[in-house]
Amino acid sequence: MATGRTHRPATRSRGIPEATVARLPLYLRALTALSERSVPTVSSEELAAAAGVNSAKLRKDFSYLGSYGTRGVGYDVEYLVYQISRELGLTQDWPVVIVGIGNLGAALANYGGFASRGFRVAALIDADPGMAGKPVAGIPVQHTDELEKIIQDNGVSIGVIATPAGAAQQVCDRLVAAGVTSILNFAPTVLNVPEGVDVRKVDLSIELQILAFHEQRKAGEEAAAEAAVPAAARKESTDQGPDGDVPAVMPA
Amino acid sequence: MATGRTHRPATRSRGIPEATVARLPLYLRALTALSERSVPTVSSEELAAAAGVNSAKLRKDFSYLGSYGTRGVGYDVEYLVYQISRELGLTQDWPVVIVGIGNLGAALANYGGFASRGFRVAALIDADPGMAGKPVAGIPVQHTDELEKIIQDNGVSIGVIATPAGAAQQVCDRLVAAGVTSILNFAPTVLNVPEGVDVRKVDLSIELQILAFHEQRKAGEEAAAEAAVPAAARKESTDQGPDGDVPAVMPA
DNA sequence: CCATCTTTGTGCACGCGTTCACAAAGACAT
DNA sequence: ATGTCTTTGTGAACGCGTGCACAAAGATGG
Ligand SMILES: NC(=O)c1ccc[n+]([C@@H]2O[C@H](COP(=O)([O-])OP(=O)(O)OC[C@H]3O[C@@H](n4cnc5c(N)ncnc54)[C@H](O)[C@@H]3O)[C@@H](O)[C@H]2O)c1
Ligand SMILES: NC(=O)c1ccc[n+]([C@@H]2O[C@H](COP(=O)([O-])OP(=O)(O)OC[C@H]3O[C@@H](n4cnc5c(N)ncnc54)[C@H](O)[C@@H]3O)[C@@H](O)[C@H]2O)c1
Repeated sequence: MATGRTHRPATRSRGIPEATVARLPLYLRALTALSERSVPTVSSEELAAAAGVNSAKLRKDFSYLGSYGTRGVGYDVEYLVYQISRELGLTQDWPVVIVGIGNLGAALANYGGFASRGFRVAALIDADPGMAGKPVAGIPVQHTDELEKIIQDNGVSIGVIATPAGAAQQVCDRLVAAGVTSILNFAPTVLNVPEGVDVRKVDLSIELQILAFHEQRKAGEEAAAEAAVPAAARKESTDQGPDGDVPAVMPA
Repeated sequence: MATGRTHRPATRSRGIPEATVARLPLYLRALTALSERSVPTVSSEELAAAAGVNSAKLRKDFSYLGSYGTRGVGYDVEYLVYQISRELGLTQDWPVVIVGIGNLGAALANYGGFASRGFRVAALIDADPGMAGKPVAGIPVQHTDELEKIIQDNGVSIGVIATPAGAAQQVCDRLVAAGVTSILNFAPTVLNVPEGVDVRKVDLSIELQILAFHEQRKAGEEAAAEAAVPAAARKESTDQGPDGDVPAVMPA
């Protein structure tokens, strides 16, 4: 980024810590499930278990929203669903465009999870002229030429990028220029955006690599600790112990 | 060197901080691009810009791997690609199974990014008997009944879950019981796993909700700051200013 | 109205991650 | 060799997030 001295303390997140914001959808999901089972109230302990977090953390998270619980009883499920929904901005409708209707884009378009919570697929956009007009998930694909018009006509502020990596930055620039201020990026690229635009990325490849790291570590420790009972002999190759600091040959 | 000291804190992640591990794939991707352009060396500043991070952070990250740079020059691209690949465990082959070959599962199976880095789709598994044998992305889908056998025969330790949420925990349990110790979960559910099993989740819905939160905040601040030039009048309903603390009516 | 019991809300301490800033290392020219 | 210039590697400070532990709040029963 290297923009000049923004002299404020980072992002200024309306008082609610970013880590908390990231967990609110998790709580909301658990609460919605309880709501559907007509459970009237829930304790921090129970809800925390359902959401897979620490109960103290959950209580602290909720404390940022206000004092919505009742001591000795717990939290009113319906009320909390409403409060979190409102806090997350889910009480309003968010039109979303998906750009790049290939394998992934089509899967996203077909995904039912969108409509369930305030999000509505306003348009599907692709650069392939052959796709124009073809319906995917009941919505006709539109050509990239109309991107700007679509954004403006529908008041779209959230865009999803599912194009190949090479096209992502260009698509991103156009989205931002047209008025989009939040982007969910599935392409494996770093997107450069002006200040005020939020980008979140979903990167399958990175997730797998992180898993591989831990997997390798587990295998290494296992081999180092118990030099017996090798459940199923695999991973051979170099295999030079857990701390492979042998510097090989530094190519100067 | 860093082998001694058994009174280490908590989980002991092989010395490399988790946050660093999560960035290594990012660096690797940038380095691979440089490598393909035959760039011999790169400075921390350049590489950091390409990866979208702070240069000091990048140097510190690399310092956990060892002293692979040359002062006054930078880092040798090829060497660093190798070192990071090795650290992430990408020098070996990781067979992966995908369970749940619906919209998303099929897209994942077709994704080329798997094979590019050590990951290989060993099998596609689905519960629908009608899909058994049908090829997706050139690989015949196999029935869930064979899950255990597939895992064992191929020595699979990484599994991807792309089933509906309701089936995810059950599938997870079977994968774990069969020997899988790393899971990438696309279903919107919290997975319970025994210790030693890593789970990472990719949750589109959560990402969108986080974006919506910030989007709403931006709209709120904008409306509060400049009470003029309302780009496109939307968001009506209650619309009670940025800090909606009006407690409505607490349903007791 | 009082006692007891449950559960929230939060003060506090601690550890992790980020960033600054700079000494040291080495390349390169003279 | 010696000096200059570039860039690394890291000490140190700081801020954020987490989790413990407990006082206060309020429900519930007698
Ligand atoms: N498929 C997956 O499971 C998966 C997983 C992780 C990441 N990704 C990433 O998601 C992206 C899409 O993956 P995919 O498998 O759907 O690829 P794909 O090739 O099937 O689809 C890409 C689509 O984008 C369109 N497109 C290309 N340039 C465009 C442009 N400038 N504007 C608009 N549309 C454009 C193409 O016409 C095509 O329909 C890729 O970047 C991929 O790396 C995919
Ligand atoms: N499609 C998306 O873009 C998207 C995005 C985010 C999350 N998700 C999540 O990913 C999951 C899959 O989404 P989808 O759109 O592909 O759904 P889908 O209904 O198209 O596919 C689900 C597949 O799983 C199979 N299945 C069901 N139970 C199974 C079991 N016990 N064992 C093995 N296979 C089983 C079904 O036969 C089906 O083929 C869902 O949980 C969804 O919420 C999807």
